[in-house]
Amino acid sequence: MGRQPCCDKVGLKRGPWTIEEDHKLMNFILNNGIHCWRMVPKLAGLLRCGKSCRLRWINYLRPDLKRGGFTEMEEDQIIQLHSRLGNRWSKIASHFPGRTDNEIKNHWNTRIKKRLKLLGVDPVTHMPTEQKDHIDEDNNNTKLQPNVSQGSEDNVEIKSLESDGTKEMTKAEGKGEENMVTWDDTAELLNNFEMLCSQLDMGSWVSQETNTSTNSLCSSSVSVDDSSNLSMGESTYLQENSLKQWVDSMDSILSWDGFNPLDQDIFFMENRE
DNA sequence: AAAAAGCCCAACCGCGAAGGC
DNA sequence: AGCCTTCGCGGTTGGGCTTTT
Repeated sequence: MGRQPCCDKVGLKRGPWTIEEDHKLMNFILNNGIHCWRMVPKLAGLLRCGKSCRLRWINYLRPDLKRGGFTEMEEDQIIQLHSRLGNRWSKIASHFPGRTDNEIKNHWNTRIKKRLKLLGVDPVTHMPTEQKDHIDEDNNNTKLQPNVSQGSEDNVEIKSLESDGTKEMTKAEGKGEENMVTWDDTAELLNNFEMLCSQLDMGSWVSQETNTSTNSLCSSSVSVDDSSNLSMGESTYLQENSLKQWVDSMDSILSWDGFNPLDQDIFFMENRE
């Protein structure tokens, strides 16, 4: 017996979203906020499942989304983060205000992978292709794979916290030995990363980033120990700025005349503050 | 000009985690 | 403790668009 569908799909619409559907979803969320995705389509008058609504909001309608292609600097930073975090796209996306995990994932799969291959770097291990083969032979039985190493970031977080004397439990502690990463392993990761930097000539901007405390938009942290808090610190300035940009852009794209005010008395919904 | 191939990205699917009961 | 529901994540796919032949 298979898994139950996330919702009753009979009569639900699938495929690309229409402008009218976007209007409904946006209008609803902006007026009521998000409390339960499952209820959103019903209350917003959409023939979609909650999951689809969530995805549409996160990947396309969200006010703080940044549009446009990735800059080379962003690409380099993605490479860097990927070398540390592996395919944890949401973690990576948290370093890029206004970018979605889906966007970054797509960009990685369509562009960055090719770019790395052209440079002779394995996009999975972030090592030069030849060296990777060599190491594969040598360490065929080692537990740590140099790239993804699920939990490597978590372990790094532990180390940094311990240094503050405020050790915190993380998921990594419950994962057992198979995912444990030693300090040597972490050092190896950093070495690989430095090697990659030199290959991609990223050193200049990395040091620039490190030495520059301003430029909040691009300061999405390449350091190891502050990665988790960055999106929290994205500051009201960014939000207000992006919201304004979004409103401006949406004004040119959408006709707000078509919006109908939704009922304000949905009993369990809180009003926006 | 038309067909084929390649590229890109929005959207879907299925799984695991988290939380409530 | 175990079940159920919901959410979030990562992998994958489908189709539109662009480029090449």
